[in-house]
Amino acid sequence: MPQGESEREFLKGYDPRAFPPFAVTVDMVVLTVREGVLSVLLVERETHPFRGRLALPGGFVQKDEDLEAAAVRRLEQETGVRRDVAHVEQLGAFGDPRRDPRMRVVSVPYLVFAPDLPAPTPGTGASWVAWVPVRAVESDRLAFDHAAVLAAGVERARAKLEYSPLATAFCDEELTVADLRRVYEAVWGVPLDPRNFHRKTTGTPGFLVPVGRDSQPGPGGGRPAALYRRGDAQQLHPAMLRPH
Amino acid sequence: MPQGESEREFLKGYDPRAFPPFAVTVDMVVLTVREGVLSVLLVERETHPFRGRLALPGGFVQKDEDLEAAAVRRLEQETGVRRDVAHVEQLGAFGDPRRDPRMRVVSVPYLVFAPDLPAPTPGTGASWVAWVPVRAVESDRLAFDHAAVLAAGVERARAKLEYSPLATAFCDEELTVADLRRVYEAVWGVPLDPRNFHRKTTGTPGFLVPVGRDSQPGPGGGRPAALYRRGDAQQLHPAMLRPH
DNA sequence: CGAATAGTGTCTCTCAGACAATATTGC
DNA sequence: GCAATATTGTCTGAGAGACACTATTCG
Repeated sequence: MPQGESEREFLKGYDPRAFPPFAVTVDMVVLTVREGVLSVLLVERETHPFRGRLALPGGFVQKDEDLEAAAVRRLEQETGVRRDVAHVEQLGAFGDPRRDPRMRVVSVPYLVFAPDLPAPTPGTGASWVAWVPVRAVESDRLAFDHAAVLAAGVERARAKLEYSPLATAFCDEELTVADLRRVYEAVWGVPLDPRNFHRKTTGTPGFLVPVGRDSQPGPGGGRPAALYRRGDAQQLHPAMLRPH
Repeated sequence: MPQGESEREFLKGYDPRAFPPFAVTVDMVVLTVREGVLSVLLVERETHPFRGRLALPGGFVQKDEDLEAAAVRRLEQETGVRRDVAHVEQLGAFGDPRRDPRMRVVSVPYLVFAPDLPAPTPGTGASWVAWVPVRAVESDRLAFDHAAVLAAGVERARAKLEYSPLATAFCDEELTVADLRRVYEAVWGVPLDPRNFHRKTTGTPGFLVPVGRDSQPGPGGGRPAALYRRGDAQQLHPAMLRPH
């Protein structure tokens, strides 16, 4: 190929009209189950735009930073949730031209399943951070398009619990069948039969591995429950289907 | 709030270090089933980078253009596939810092299910466009990270066919049960029992609606098949599960 | 002992997979 | 008739939901 043509073609790639400038942010939908209630981590914005409004934690992706690395960095910095105790997956891309009043921004939200952790401490860019029950979130008051992002995250979480063993990501390393059942009940918002749930979860290969010890009974008594760890299955066969 | 503080906070939002410049592209994983083979639409790039290499069709998102609108525009311009005959859904975001040698680019790929259409005509930015059987794609030779994007699209398609009625998006408006079965067989890559398949698809509410007419038998004879249209179900109950 | 929670067993119904049998076409 | 395709029916086994019953703790 002649050098001139190659160079011309290459420069053609740099036509500034072809590369409208965008900013890229990551936002996190961090979900947990606290006291039987599905909750999401929200921050209060301390800068414009939407100063003082509740929002999902997040921020701008840096020049040479991988998207997921940016999400994990923000997660640890801004909320104190450590990556190794949580499940992190990409939720998609939100890029409506008017979603940020400053400029054109595409947000790549990440969905995080975290065990019940101590209240996080506010970090950079947020003056306040807390777990808020998902059902108590006032969607109209969230910054940007975060109501839609949150809704997508919750729906993804509900679907994921059917076909993947990720419900265990909401629990501590050692868990009981009842712990797991409370996760399903909180995320799906429906009561489940403890007996059928026990049979299904312990009967699905690779879901739960018995530790060989029992948990301490709660106050008021009750038989101690066997402790389990996560198995190595990536998919559940058979699946845990939502009642329809 | 005092004007000065508000303005300072607002300007703070414009700190150039906080907004590293990105370009955003959309790429399309356009799938169809031709002669019983799952195929993807590929173009030959006529500009740098990766000039002469095969790639997914796509391009830069314009300043005030919605992501999905950009994808649909490119789809129609570059490949001749019309939006109203296809299913379009977002596939995620790919943003590795080194995925484009020119600059930092985040790509938002869209997955498209199209019926078997006449060979498309090359459009802007491509000197060649064709349907390529997915199994014949040489992954190493695709531009950018399009091998990973294609793999994600194919896997998403396989999963979608289980729980959604979208297999019909690969067929014409009027279809037979055998048409639909050939879609499942091509996408999943496994043969299915025609008798059980017939019972399941016609028995799942909202999947197929009988038209009341029969199709013409193919060459070599055979009983004419009843014609159906898509039903209005959004999810399949019960699902069409892949053999495992 | 009674209340509470954990775990097992049993029954019924749906559905998936295997495959026999029948129906309707072209040749 | 014969090959090819469509459609219905029948059987078996897995699994889901309902729920009786047993097991083990606290008070």
